[in-house]
Amino acid sequence: MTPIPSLPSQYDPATTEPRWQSYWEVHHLFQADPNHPGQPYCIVIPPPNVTGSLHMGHAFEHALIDVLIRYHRMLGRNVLWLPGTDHASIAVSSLLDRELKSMGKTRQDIGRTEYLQRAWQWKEESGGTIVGQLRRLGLSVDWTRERFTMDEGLTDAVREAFVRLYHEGLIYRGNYLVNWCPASQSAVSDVEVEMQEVNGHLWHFRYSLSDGTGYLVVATTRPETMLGDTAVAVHPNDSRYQQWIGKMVTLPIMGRQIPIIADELVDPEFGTGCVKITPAHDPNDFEMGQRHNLPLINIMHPDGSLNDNAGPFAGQDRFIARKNLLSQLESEGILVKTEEYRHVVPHSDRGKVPIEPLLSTQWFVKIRPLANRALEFLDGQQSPLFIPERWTKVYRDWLVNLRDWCISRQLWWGHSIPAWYAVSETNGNITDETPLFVAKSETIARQQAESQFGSAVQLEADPDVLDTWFSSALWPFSTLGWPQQTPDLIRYYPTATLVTGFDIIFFWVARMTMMAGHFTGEMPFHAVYIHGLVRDENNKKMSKSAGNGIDPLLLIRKYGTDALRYTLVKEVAGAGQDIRLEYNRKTDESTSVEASRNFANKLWNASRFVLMNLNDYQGQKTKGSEGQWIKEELEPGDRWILSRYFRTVQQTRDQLDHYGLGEAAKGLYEFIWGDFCDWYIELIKSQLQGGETNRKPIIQELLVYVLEGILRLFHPFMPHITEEIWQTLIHNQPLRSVHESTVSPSLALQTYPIPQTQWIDDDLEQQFRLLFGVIRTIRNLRADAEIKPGVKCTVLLQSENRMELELLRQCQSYIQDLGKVDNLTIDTQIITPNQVMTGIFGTVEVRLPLAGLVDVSALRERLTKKLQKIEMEVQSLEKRLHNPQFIAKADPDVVQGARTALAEAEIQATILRERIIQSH
RNA sequence: GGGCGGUUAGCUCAGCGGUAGAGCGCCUGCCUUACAAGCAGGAUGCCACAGGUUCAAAUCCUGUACUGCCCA
Repeated sequence: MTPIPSLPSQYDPATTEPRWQSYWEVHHLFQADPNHPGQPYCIVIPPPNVTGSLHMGHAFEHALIDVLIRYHRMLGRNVLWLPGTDHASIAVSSLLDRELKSMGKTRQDIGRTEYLQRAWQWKEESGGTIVGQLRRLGLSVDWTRERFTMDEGLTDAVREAFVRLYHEGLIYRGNYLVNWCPASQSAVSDVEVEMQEVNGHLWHFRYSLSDGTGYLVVATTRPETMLGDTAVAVHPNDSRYQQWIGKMVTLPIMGRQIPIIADELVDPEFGTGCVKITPAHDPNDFEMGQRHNLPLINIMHPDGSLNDNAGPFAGQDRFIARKNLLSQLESEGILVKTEEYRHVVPHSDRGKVPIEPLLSTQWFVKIRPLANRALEFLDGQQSPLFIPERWTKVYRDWLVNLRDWCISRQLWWGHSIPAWYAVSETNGNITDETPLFVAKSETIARQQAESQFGSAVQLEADPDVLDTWFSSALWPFSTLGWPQQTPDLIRYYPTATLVTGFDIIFFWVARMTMMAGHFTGEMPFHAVYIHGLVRDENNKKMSKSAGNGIDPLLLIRKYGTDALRYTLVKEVAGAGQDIRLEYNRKTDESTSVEASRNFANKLWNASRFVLMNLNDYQGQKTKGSEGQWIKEELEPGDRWILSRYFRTVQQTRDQLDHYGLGEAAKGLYEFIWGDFCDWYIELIKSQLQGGETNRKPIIQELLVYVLEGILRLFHPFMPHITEEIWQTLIHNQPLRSVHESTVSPSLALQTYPIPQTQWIDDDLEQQFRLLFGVIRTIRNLRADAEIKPGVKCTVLLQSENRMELELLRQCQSYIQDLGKVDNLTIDTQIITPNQVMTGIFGTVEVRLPLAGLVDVSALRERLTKKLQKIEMEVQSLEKRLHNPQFIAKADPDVVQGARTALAEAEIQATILRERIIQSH
């Protein structure tokens, strides 16, 4: 027999955790095998941005996923957790552009080739950072399957998807008004636009009628766009302007003649009820322009400066032009009024500058057919299933109101758009008229072009890249090998659950379901588990720009990965709710993470206790497989801990099956600390150490059994410490022979505990609540009597209830040990001296005869206070029971419960009154 | 403007029809050979407000206030 290893009294996560992390990875314990049996359970990681570093949101999300993954692996499912990163086109681009700018260069200066070299270099360095940080979380991911959105396979998937959608008419190229981000100088999609309320102005301009019969006044928040006005509009029913409709006005400065049109879209309440129309620079105006056949005059360059169509203001930045224009209009008397005005301005999500609606030729996904398909799955098969359910509505509303998705970006880092233009047909330029060929490679495109135009055709590749989210939309199946029918794709797709934040339902979830519905004919996951955001100690959303992020690695170093993960998971109880992480920025301390660290240490020490008491352990005493205890060999305390244990097993499984991760985490805390440590270990201590009974082997067996079960139950929540203890436990020889399955190399591959419901005993647990209450009452009296902890005392327990007495007699030794009682009497009637302290629990009267002097008045006060409380309870119960309505309508169990409670309260009151009198 | 959350002990949060709970903090006593990162005991709440439903409301309904988020 190997000697029991001695363990330090404080658990040290810093040395333990990395050891198991590398053990798991080196031995490929989490490498999935599609040929293995078991129902598949696959989760694809929401890929972190390759340039980023680990933040609390990642730690939170990954902790949740790892709980689900480890749980299902232990259930025997064929589990795959697939990791990876995404290329974050805009983020990397703006980073590189900034770097170049600091060197006084632009990306055009260094050229596409060198630019992409730098980008890849950045990806290698920074991508390594986040992947290394992920490893520090101890996630049970399959690192052999790590993917990157721009790796070869995923690039192929992107091209395949693009080409197919194009040929199916679901991707088109066209000249439309798009959201232009002047900072990144690229188009962005609708979801990348963020509305911000700003303090602005409403400027009123006088536009003169061309026939000289007067003028009208228009109001605008964006005066510079007037240079591109092609109409003035009023509401068709607006009585003020009926006579003007159809006339012409002269556009100031530009001198252009523009019509006055009537359109329902005009809000008569806004400004003067008369608005200027700039179809090339405003989405509403664009719509009206289409209806009324207005010309589109684009006055802006991509960088936000005005172009030649802006007349005298050409070349000026949009905000400088605004200022100059206003002063000119003022001097000419055209500006008639300036009001303070609070309004919303679209801003670029990334660039943080106002978005410019700009007329531009871009690529779009025709979204309606794709969205409709996803809606069919949602309405027909309730797929995917959202947890919590309320997010379904958010998801559906979004799909219903979707507009076409602009997918081209005027950037270099990303998937290039697989389109080639026959520029030789349009004088060497790419125009909206240039014939184009969409194909997976230039070779194929060339073949198509040559068959159409002959071998002299000159091709030029589309200069733009795709929205990063286009590749992310394919993630759940592209990472598994699509478009190839790989064994992984066949085995693991559709995936089980997607775990993600609500902020990303539009960006990602909906786009994945749309693409998956189209390309795979299935929803990419059965369920979407939506979690909240991690907020800082001031309830503010953590963000890089606000600088209020809390570095998870800092907390990991201080308290351990397990402690941080456990804190985050147990906080998630109200699923989908934001969680607030308590944190002191001055000391980098978090009392909530510290509490979890303390809990880990508690488990550590309970395990030490068990191990320290196994020195003469002979191995299995009770015969048969696990849980086959012989009832007669067990004492009530043993049966109680088994009941509590199996109930916990049942509840934990039940909660985990329904995404109740927080509840499961908290339930285990209560069982491990409250039941196992505080009560069971204390109950059996004297039997273990006294040596006068022959029960030691059974108790050892039970301790090992329950502890080993605890480690398996708790492993998904604190994987490192449980693995550490478990390995220590099983490397103790006799245990190896007991637990057949322990030949397995890791706790992570063990079976999750199975509840043995025959041991779950409601009555027994109820009885133990009474026992513990009595013990607490004794301790309470001892404290009041100021009896030193080392001193034993005499206790008399009196009750009229024979069942209760029987239990108390059976548990005499427990009461003596835990109440530190040397002289215990239990009976229906006990004659006692007057000098006694009294406490009540249930209908058990606890008396503690006084040896020395005690503050009698304080005692009397305490009893009186308690009596008052009980009398109030009696009153309220009587009131209820005297109400015929209550008797008639309430649930019979409730009525019976009230009667019992009243009887008990009356007994308590009687005893208390007696004692109060005696104490005089 | 529309929608969705939240408001419970000093702090962070559970509870969601039967008369209030946990952790941390606080107070008291203990280094009791698993653990002071601990043990034992204790104090602390008009459950935001106002109506309603019900025998019974922190819990269900309606409204109000404050607060956060999403969409326009």
